[in-house]
Amino acid sequence: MVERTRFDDSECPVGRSVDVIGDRWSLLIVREAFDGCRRFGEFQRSLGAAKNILSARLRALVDAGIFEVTPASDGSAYREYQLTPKGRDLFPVVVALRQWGEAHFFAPGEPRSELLDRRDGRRLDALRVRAADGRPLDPDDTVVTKVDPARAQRAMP
Amino acid sequence: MVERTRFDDSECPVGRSVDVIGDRWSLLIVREAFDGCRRFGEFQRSLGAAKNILSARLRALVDAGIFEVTPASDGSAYREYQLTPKGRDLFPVVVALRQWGEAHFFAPGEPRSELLDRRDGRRLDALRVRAADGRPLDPDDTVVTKVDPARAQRAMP
DNA sequence: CCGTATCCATTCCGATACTG
DNA sequence: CAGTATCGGAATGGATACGG
Repeated sequence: MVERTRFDDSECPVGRSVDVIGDRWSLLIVREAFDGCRRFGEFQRSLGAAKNILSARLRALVDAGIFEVTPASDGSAYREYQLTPKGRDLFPVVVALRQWGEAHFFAPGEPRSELLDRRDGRRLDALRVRAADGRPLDPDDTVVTKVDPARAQRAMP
Repeated sequence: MVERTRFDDSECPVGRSVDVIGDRWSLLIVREAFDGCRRFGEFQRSLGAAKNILSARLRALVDAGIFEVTPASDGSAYREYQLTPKGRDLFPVVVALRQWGEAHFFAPGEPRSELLDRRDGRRLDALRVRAADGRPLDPDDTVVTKVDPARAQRAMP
């Protein structure tokens, strides 16, 4: 029996993150939640996903602590799926993906959905990685610390 | 024949992004590249991935314009895989994932790899989503524009 | 050392039918 | 409406063998 590689014990935080949300649906579901989706049917309609896979993904996201199920809200006997603080902390991830997609997968005038500041209606500024003092950072300015090999159990991921 | 749902014509930039890098390996490969990996063997050793899958993923990433193959660099007859500008633009995505993972998958003292500012050795500040004027933004402050339904061909993703 | 090819297991995904 | 159950097909991932 060959088991799939897991990254949930990786010493790299990116690995542990990818282990949970590294698939085609999770981040789209989270995006819908940021956009106000709460009910199963809302997710299903707006995503166009099959019910079984939506069901499975939602369960996985709940297990991962990204969503929580609240018994009801309007009185109907059904559940609602609500982002936890951990799930809400995915906001920068989703925004970063959005901006990357905007920059590289759309022709200049091509219609697209956009993220606006609710308070003044302006488009979101480019998300920049910043150093502690606020300076913008790029990959060349950064270095990844390696964990003490004696304590690390496995390779990088 | 049942075909897998594609998001590459979605009107949402997040969908198009996920369509390309929404899997378990792509972003880890990109992360290694930010960390200096260039050669097939380097990726393979540090990721611990099987060669065939690394090969397939690298090819897909090259096809997507995220990596480019440069014929050589040190004289050996082999290729090197280098991030294109489009690939380098994934830096905020990787950093956002890293910070999310740090915040939610590590115990306080648990050893982990970290991203440091090469110039002064300080840890990276928290990545924040900012409005055009620099104010931090959170999900509650944002709203997603819907594309004109007449022009949109499909549902949200 | 750098990959590609093959083979197989597992997982993911989609359509549909079904229950409450 | 809100899911679960089942099924088949596709994609992914892993081990290994092989050629440049």
